[in-house]
Amino acid sequence: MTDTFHASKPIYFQLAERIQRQILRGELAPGDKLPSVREMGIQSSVNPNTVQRTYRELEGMNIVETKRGQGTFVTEDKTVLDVMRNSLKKEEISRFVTGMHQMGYTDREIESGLTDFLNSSREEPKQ
Amino acid sequence: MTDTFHASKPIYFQLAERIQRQILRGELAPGDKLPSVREMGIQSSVNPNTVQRTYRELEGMNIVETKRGQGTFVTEDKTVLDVMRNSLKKEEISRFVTGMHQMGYTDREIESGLTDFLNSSREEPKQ
Amino acid sequence: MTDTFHASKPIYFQLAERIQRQILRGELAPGDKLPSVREMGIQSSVNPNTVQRTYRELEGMNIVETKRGQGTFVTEDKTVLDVMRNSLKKEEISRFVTGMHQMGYTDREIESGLTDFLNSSREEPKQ
Amino acid sequence: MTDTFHASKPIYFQLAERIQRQILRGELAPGDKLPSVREMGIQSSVNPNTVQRTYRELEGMNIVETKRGQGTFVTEDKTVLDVMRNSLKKEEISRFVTGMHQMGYTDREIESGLTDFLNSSREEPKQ
DNA sequence: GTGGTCTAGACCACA
DNA sequence: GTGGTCTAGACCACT
Repeated sequence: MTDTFHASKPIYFQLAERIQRQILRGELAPGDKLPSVREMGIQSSVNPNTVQRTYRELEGMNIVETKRGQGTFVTEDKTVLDVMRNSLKKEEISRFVTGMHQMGYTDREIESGLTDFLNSSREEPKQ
Repeated sequence: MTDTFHASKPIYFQLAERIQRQILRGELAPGDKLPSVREMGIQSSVNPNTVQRTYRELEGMNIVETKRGQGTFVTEDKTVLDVMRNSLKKEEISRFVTGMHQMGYTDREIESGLTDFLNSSREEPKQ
Repeated sequence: MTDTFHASKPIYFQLAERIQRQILRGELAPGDKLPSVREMGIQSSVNPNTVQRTYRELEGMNIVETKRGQGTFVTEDKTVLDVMRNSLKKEEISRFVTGMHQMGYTDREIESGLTDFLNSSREEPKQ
Repeated sequence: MTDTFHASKPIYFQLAERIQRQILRGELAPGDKLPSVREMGIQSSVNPNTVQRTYRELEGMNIVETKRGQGTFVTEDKTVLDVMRNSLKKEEISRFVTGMHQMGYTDREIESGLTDFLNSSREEPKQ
């Protein structure tokens, strides 16, 4: 279990990111029920209110639908999931590029470095 | 200060990475003296023995040189620094790509995503 | 002071509606600072957390901007305010029509009744 | 049950309005017997004297008739009911328009808004 | 059971 | 001072 949180960003935000990743990886499929706020609270050792805040945020992004008295479910709207997939991709890339810039790498170095890496890993697919 | 360490990898390894980054960023220039093991131990709230181990690793990579009785210094050998620069780049890229793969992104998505990102950030460099 | 809340809808929601109305009426102009969450909490005899929830909702609608350490301010974006003006108008009309339907009035009765009322009040503008 | 009263207007008045609405909606048909003052007092958790006052007002408007020893009945006079229907309509409209004016909407906005709303709800009657 | 709201009170970051 | 987060615990509405 990866149930630790960084101190920098709010827990509800990190929890939301984590759930988005689970959906992208297919660990949570469209229509799946998320753990109840109380259960997730225990799993993540976080207050149920914080979990609820997370679910509310995800609902605001239309990534999740909540049905009163039933639970919270991953949306079945493929469009929304596609949008999420793309925005998360952009976020990750932005984070990566920012880090590389901080270490002094130029755009050209990053781009050629990535191309080289992908090519070489394609030639020797195993390890 | 970024003085926290992840639990996954050994501290000495993370410390070494951090110092390499400082060199890449220019915060530590070739010929600069590193803090003493004791001082670095305090700064990073880490055991001096761990710092010692870090310096030893860096010396093995020819990134730093230890002069008995004087301290530890960043190498002035540009070749070594260049090698380090490239191997660290590759490491970072590898880490990034692995993460993206875990989230289900394909090589093509990563490559085009990066290209798009760099292009768009070039058009609107600030804000 | 109209500081009472109905039991049917959540307080944070009613508070948000009230603030929107104040903006529409011009009691709160674009750029104006809202009372701090604590002060508003006292004014409305509501918990500061509830006020914050209200402000967060309003921010989500781009009706309000919050500046950390400074306060919460009515947006100066006229477009957003216009959108709000229109959506609130539609809401009010919907509420009115629903009520009239419940009392058995037909669309035609409502429409002609309104026209008649407006015409007669135009002829005798006072009282 | 909608058995709450606002603080602004007298309870007997609000009770009278509520009964008028019930008649308009057909929940109370011409000739129907109203609950006894005692019973209505319990139903609405209001003092029987207040109910008495309500019935007296309604009788003054010829909306109900009291038959000694039998009870209070909705009038069968269609004309009176029609008048009531119209005056209540006007009241509701007046209340609505006043509210809209307070929020800064012009007569034109109200009128066109209503027309638009009715048209759009006619096209998509459900949902 | 489920989620939703609200309170009270604590601690943090920003300015 | 400001808003933002988090917790603990209570009560509600829906099923």
